[in-house]
Amino acid sequence: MKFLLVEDNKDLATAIVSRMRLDGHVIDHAAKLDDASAFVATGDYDLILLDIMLPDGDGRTFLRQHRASDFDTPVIVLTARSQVSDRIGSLDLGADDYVTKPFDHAELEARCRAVLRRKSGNSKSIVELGGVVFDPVAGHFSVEGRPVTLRNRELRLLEVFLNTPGQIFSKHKLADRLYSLDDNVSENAIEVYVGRLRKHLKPSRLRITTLRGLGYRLDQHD
Amino acid sequence: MKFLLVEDNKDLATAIVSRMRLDGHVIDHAAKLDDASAFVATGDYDLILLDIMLPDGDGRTFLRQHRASDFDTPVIVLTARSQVSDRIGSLDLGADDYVTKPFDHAELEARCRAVLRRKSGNSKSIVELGGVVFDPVAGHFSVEGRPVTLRNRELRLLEVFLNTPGQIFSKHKLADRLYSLDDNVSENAIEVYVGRLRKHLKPSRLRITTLRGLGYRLDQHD
DNA sequence: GCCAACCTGACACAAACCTGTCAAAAACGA
DNA sequence: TCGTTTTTGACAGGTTTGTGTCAGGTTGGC
Repeated sequence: MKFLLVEDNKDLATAIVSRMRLDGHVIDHAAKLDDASAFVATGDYDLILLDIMLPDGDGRTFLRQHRASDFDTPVIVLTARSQVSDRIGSLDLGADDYVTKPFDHAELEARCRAVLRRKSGNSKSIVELGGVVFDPVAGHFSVEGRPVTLRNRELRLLEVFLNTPGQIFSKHKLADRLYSLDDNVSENAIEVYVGRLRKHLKPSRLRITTLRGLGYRLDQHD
Repeated sequence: MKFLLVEDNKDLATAIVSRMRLDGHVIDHAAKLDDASAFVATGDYDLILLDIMLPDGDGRTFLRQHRASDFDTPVIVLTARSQVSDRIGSLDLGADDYVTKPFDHAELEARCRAVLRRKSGNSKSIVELGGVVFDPVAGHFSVEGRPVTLRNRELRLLEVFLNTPGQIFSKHKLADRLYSLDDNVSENAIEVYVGRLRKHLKPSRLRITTLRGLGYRLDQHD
């Protein structure tokens, strides 16, 4: 999962970033709205954590523009204000949830999970497909009933594929989702991980098809 | 919009029901879990408002069963408890949101709107024409039900034609769409690809007509 | 009948992809 | 803290295959 944090408070930002990294997520950090817009334009985020009060404007302006341009990336608003009216304002502007500061990190995580689960359509988190059972929350993965331990990156790659099976993902897109902007990996890294994941998926009925020049696709084979 | 309210507190229930009716929604009311299950089985709801503490059991049990049986009706949990752990529990069980009592009615409405807005955001772009089904996202292409694997360039060419069928595309225009400025290909390359695509389209009712000196056009032939 | 425009099978080549190996980095354990 | 184990991604060499050009054939307009 790849997040974008828009927050100007340096200390809070680094705290959230390190916690999210610990959970195995990729997270980029923007300190102001200008940067945030640039990040959103280039990266492909699963979730945006948005502070309302920022040095160069109100986060809600950003939120309105974001929705107006038809992005459906979920947004969780981080707000210090506690007035009900402000909260409603954010929700009506298209926020998917809000958290009032100061907040418990466990709660932020839970809300992230909940929002993400919603977005992926069905609200149950365990995915089952073609002889493969995958529990992204626990990080468990089993093929034909036999549990397999995947490494972090392999797991995340699988997660991307399982979220929308049948879709083509270009290597660039996969890199976007697996890595944050500042680590620039070669496209070969993706090839390597596709190869590794393929080995794990061998006994199952899932396979990753290569579409030359287009990318990769997860399909279910007979 | 049709809602179901599961709530045992009579006063609160009637308050919510009347407010929702005022907003123009249809809302049914169940006072216990047994009734709720019956309502869900028969009616077709857009949203469920679920109290956690009910006379005949915990609302979360209902929620778990609801999700297990693959219903994707969004659920907003109404809870009197404010402990972080309880809230997390509900979200992880598949609730789409929660509201802690006592709550402002405006806030409940805002959350309903937010949840419903999320659900209705799907857009598919599959094109179907003359016995040909084309899914650009999955890269699937089938003629008369039979799947055909197209190569990168063939796919892109087809995409151009299908976007505006019936229109004439000059070879120059097609080259513009398929190639970047700095690779300068001969016009013959286009002819080659039109030929290749024609082979694939043979069993369908689509054909690419040549218009000498003008270009090509995709049309449907009885 | 002639010329230009178009079609097409074959082919060479480069781009795209795969994979084993390895050093560096990160996570882990004591 | 330091040493050990695991994970990670770059690299290089090998393999595959999509691609555009070419050459020769076909078609159509005048």
